[in-house]
Amino acid sequence: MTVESGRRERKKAATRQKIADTALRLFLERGYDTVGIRDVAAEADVAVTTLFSHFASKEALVFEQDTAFEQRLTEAVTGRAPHEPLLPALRHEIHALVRHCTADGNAPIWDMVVGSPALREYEESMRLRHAETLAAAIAADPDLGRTTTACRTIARFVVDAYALSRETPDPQAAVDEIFEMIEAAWSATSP
Amino acid sequence: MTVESGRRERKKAATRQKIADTALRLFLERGYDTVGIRDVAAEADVAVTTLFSHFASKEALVFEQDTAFEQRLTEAVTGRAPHEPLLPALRHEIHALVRHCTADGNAPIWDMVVGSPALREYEESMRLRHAETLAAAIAADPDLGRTTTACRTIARFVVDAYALSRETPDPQAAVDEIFEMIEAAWSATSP
DNA sequence: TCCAAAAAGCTAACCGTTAGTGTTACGTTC
DNA sequence: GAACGTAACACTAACGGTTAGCTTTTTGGA
Repeated sequence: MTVESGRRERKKAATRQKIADTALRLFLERGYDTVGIRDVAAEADVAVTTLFSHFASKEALVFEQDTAFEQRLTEAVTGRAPHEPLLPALRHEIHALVRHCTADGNAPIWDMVVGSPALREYEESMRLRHAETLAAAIAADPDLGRTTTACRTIARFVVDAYALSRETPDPQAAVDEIFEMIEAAWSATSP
Repeated sequence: MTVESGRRERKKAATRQKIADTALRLFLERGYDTVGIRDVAAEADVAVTTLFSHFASKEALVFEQDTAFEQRLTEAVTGRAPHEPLLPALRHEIHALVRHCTADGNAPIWDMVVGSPALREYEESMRLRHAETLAAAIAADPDLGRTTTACRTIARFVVDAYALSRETPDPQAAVDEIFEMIEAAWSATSP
């Protein structure tokens, strides 16, 4: 059975991190399209197959926080106080996520994503996955009592809010504007 | 200048159609992933480069109606009677599109799309393009007087309705349920 | 110390896609 | 109607992401 006593896991995590760091550095230095998988592997001093055993695709190298992002969304739903309403909690979380993405330090990464069709497409389908897990979290809350369709719809609207607001000149204001619409949509489904 | 008096255009269109037909037939017969681009080109008796001069990618072979779909959405907005409200027109159009996609004859194609991650991803980003053109059409209507963000948001919600409802057991009912939510969201933005 | 399994490596290929370079068929113009 | 420009198509060869198959190294536990 074994508890995987540490070293192995740590080494694996270190390899993964080294690959991700190297990739991001090279992408930012020379451009996403210019840098090949073989370049990243060579610079990180691993085999190409090793790289692909840690990351499912070239695009996945850029979106390392994927699962962290997903968790934050679901925890905003599952981790709220009893009887705390759903949408303000989600609005607060989306505000935080948008702030994080538009922070000065992350601007170059975001520019890179916008500049590459492959990365944009990848992020789009990432968001749909997130919407589905968010929908599951909402549907699991017994206090809400909405239909499956309503839950999935609201979840999509919420990730739409994230995507759309980031593209506006004033992202924080856009989050609020869109959430006014989402609140109305949610109210229209109250049982 | 030139009116491209016919034969050349007809031959080009015929080639394009032959490629599309061959591709769809092979995909349905043997499976999308199993059939390679070289197979399609050989069976349609054209060079691989010719195939790619007619279609931008392998996935595009499946979504031939792409632009037709886009036009129907925008025409639902621009072609409505004066003072006819926006959302009922859109709801009607989405109903028609969903009915078309879930028709018996098209079921195998839809199954193929659902079964292939590449095709799903392609369709997702197609929908985002459609949402953007729909948003532009909505924003261009002087009677509505909404913000850019509100227009883009509603456009996304509408294409979401299309995508979500197709996955439910009763698509037509789902369209109505989701549009109740969208109507509420839209009303919340009235100036 | 030795074993089983995980992790990493290497080679070679597959497949979608594109660049480079002709060649043919068509429409226009003189 | 002959010559010219160009759009459509073909052919070869490659590039880049990705995977399969197999070997080697590392690691944890017996």
